[in-house]
Amino acid sequence: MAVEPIAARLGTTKGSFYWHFANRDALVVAALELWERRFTEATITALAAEPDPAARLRMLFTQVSGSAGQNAAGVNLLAAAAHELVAPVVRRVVQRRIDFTIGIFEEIGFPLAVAVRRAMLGYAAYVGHYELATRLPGVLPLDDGGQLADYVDSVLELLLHDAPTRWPPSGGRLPAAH
Amino acid sequence: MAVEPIAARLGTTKGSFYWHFANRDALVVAALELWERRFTEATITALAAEPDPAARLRMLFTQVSGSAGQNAAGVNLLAAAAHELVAPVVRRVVQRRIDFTIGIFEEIGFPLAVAVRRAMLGYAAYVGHYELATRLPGVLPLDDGGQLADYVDSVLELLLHDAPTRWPPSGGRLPAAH
DNA sequence: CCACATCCATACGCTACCGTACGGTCACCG
DNA sequence: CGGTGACCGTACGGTAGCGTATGGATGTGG
Repeated sequence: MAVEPIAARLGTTKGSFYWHFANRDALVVAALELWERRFTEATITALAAEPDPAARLRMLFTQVSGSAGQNAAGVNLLAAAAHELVAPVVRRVVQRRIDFTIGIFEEIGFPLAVAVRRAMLGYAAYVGHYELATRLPGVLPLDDGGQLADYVDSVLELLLHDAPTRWPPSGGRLPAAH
Repeated sequence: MAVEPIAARLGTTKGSFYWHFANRDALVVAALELWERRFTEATITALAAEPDPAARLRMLFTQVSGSAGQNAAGVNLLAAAAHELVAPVVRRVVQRRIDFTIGIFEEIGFPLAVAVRRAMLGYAAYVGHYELATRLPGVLPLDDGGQLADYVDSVLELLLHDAPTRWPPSGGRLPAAH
């Protein structure tokens, strides 16, 4: 995000840019704020509607795996996490996503320690998949059609392996109230 | 990797640098070559000694999860995969690692399609974990002691779930020759 | 001792970028 | 119609970095 190239690309000049923004940092802050609202809160609030946690997890994965490789913003922001303006935002976003995912696994009925591990695996797999699909298109063995769907299915199956029955017929545990 | 800061850090000057390297690209190429030899071939050849594929997988994960967050090179190189000098190297390395991992799962006895999916999950999880541990130290819920080991164990358990018995007592399939 | 190779330091030009100064245009309002 | 504010363009200074030119220093073989 450099000022002069952006201005040139918009067919205008720096003089105009510095009328609208105090400096380059102000633009960065604005873009960061937009991104945080648009890509994290939007996704999470859209998913919060789904009552069944397993279905929510599936929605999350489907939604997210489909757009991997399209949107480089998340990956680039994570790569820029050392920047002092970027750091708090990505930290907040990632923290929130991990907590959200842990919550899903807890709600499914896994004990906390297990839920944490499954969520870590799921989120790390997401980040890695996203990263690889964006940076190195073609290396992941997902040539075409249904392979991605099969992959998502298999990941979900593993992540939900040995899930406790949600409303157990006899003497199981109830999902956490939280 | 900028020439002048490096020279300053070494207590010398640009003039000296340009005696040893034709230009900045030559340094980048040299560093890339060193990295490729040191961190990929070394790890893989060290692991190739282990005959049991499941043990090999465990070694790989233990070795790799321990050093996550220490060495930022891999993560930074992946982030720079758009650079024309970096691209072929990381592409080669990642391709090789994925193929290596697929080979392990095949050797364990999974059918190819399953092996590919498990390897993708494993490698994506590795990349994501590495990325998160490096860029955002502290967000992953791995406070201290044995949690990392427990996590690695749980990941391995899931990735090896329903693994065919390797030398089946009756009528199973043998591991692939390859 | 001298010629030569090796290695290093200073000084310079060049580009990309940030930020500022300042003047110009244009619409709207009294 | 004159003034005022919103918006934009040009010109400039400053910094970081790449690469080059050029002149030392220092050692080594003849």
